[in-house]
Amino acid sequence: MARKKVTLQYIAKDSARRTRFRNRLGSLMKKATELGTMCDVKTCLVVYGESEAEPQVFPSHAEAVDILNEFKSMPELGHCKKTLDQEAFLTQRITKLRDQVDKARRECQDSEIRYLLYNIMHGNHPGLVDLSSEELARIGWKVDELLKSLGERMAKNHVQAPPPAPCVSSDNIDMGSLPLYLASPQEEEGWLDMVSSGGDVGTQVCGGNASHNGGDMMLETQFSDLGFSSSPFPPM
Amino acid sequence: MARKKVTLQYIAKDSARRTRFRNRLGSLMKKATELGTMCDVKTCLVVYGESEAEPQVFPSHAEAVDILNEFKSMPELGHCKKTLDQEAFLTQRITKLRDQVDKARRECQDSEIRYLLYNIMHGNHPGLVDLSSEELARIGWKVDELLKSLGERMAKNHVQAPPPAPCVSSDNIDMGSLPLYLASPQEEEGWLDMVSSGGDVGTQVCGGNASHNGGDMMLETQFSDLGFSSSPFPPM
DNA sequence: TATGCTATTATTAGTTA
DNA sequence: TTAACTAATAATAGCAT
Repeated sequence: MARKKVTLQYIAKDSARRTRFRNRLGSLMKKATELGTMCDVKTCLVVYGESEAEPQVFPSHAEAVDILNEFKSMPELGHCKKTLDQEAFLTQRITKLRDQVDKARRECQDSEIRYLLYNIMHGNHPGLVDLSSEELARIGWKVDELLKSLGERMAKNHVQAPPPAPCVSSDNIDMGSLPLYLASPQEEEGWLDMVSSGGDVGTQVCGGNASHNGGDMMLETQFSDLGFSSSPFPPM
Repeated sequence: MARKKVTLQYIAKDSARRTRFRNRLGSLMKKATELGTMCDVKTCLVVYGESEAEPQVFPSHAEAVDILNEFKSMPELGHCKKTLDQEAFLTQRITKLRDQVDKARRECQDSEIRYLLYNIMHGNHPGLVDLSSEELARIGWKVDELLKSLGERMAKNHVQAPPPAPCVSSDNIDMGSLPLYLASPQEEEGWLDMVSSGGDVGTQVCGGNASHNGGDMMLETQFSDLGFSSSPFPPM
């Protein structure tokens, strides 16, 4: 793809092969992420070989196990599964337990972000200086995503922006239960629905890649003060 | 990535989302294939969502199950597996059986190509007119790959080319057991080793994507008569 | 809806540091 | 070895049909 049209074949040279493996694996994961984001699908990638003992797994080992368990229980494998009732019974139990663990873990991560947002809103991180770059990136990405969705939906539906919200003072961080500003009666969907449903995805609201399930909408004015109002964070 | 820099987010419009899903899934699979070919790694991709009942699986359902079983039996899940001895025992048996089936299937495919090569060498397909384009492509790709590897290794080691081989007359198609032409004593690897090991991959010779496990080396002069001597077949 | 086109962007092979 | 650069190829977003 560059400097020369490459002949798609095994790369004998050790260093060159490893270099390309790393580069292309990274690109592949990036593409998988993009597909997941744009189409709200769960994507799992397992690559191994390249003289590594453990396989490269995407998006993460736990999530991959999660997705693959779901895949494994697909009916298409029925002709094999019929003779494996015992194993199916056992794996099913494991699958459900793993699902629970994974779900809890994801909720925990989300809570972390919400907690940080809550603290920032109360000025506990003035200038955001005591946050790690990773935390900043995650927060910024989330907020940016919310703002973009909001702006687009506003333009699409010609809805006026909500008035500047008062600073949230409750100790309850559950922003999903915050009041519904300016949900105009002639609209089928309210502000929160817009974010939580991610457009017209359907019913799968709590899926792995769906990052549209937050409900922290009135942060715009808060964050414009902090320099978040436009797009300071890259989409990736 | 074209006409406009895209904002990496969920695509609300139904038709556009599906279109991009198809396109990008195809690209993703192509990239996965390329990675597998160039680095001799097994790659598995599972994507689902996009309102389809069944997930998109790559490279194929059977191969994916195969790869994922191997993945599932990785030691990293050990802390969960310790309490699951029964299930582990059962799945291990299944995994091994599936491995055997898969290995047999792969060997079968390889035998098909060898058989075709054998017939071509004996003039049973004059002009190659009665072969399907897919068969031609697979044969040509394999031969081309062998010739390229040979040429590179010759240049690298300054080894003289083997003399024109006599036409193979044996009924045995097992080209892996053909005589070793010009394996110079001062080299650690012989001609066959070069092809069967795919360079310096290590021990995993019979891997899924490794197409370097043939041993049909002296075909160069045979195929130069048939017009295969340079690169008539595209790498893909 | 699907297919084809193409202006752009994205990826990357080979190279240099 | 790993990182940065860059020329060139590959992927693709938005349209047209």
